[in-house]
Amino acid sequence: MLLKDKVGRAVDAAFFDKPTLELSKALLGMELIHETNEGVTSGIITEVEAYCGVADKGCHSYGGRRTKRTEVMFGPPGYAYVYFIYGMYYCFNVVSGEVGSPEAILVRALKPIQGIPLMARRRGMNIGETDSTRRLTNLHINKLTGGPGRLAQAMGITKEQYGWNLSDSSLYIGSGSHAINPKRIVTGPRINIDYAEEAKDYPWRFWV
DNA sequence: GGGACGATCGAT
DNA sequence: TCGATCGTCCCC
Repeated sequence: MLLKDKVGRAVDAAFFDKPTLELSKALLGMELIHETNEGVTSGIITEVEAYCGVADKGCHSYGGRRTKRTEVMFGPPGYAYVYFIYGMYYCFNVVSGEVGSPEAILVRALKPIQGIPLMARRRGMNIGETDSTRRLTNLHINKLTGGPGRLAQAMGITKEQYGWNLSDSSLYIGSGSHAINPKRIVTGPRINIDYAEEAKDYPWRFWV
């Protein structure tokens, strides 16, 4: 008998109440889950980038820029900031920072866990090569959910999910962590923010 | 109303 | 390395 309609249990809202660089590392190893009419997909977060608000020249809210797009970043942490980029892709972020501190964490890669055939279908990949009966190669994983645009597509995340509560909606962070050893976390500069001047070299990309 | 550009991806 | 493709934002 089902005790709840959720596939997994979501983290408590308090989970997101951490400094952004700390939350970035805490997200590694957590499961991102999306329950939709098409089915459930999920994956373990393996790569993120921190965007640290009004003083960060790489951040959409740099200088306090507050628009309809960035509005959710100004609210409480633990909500989805989804934006459209390059005319064809969506990027998914976890809002971080307390109210009035518009920070966010871009999720750049996942290790697929649930709903792999659905992910493959959304990505326009041949279902045969990602049959769950067969072991996923690193190449499959990369094509499915390696990169922010790819993982958003595989997870069925679009602007529709903008502003959703990641501890209380059908898009959420699972509480069952695949606990990453902190020693396995690597850091480096963020990708594709050459315009960000001195901030482009900050080591605010974290991956396993 | 117009134009420049982008936290990407995939093909070459 | 380059083209696709269009919402967002800033400027006029």
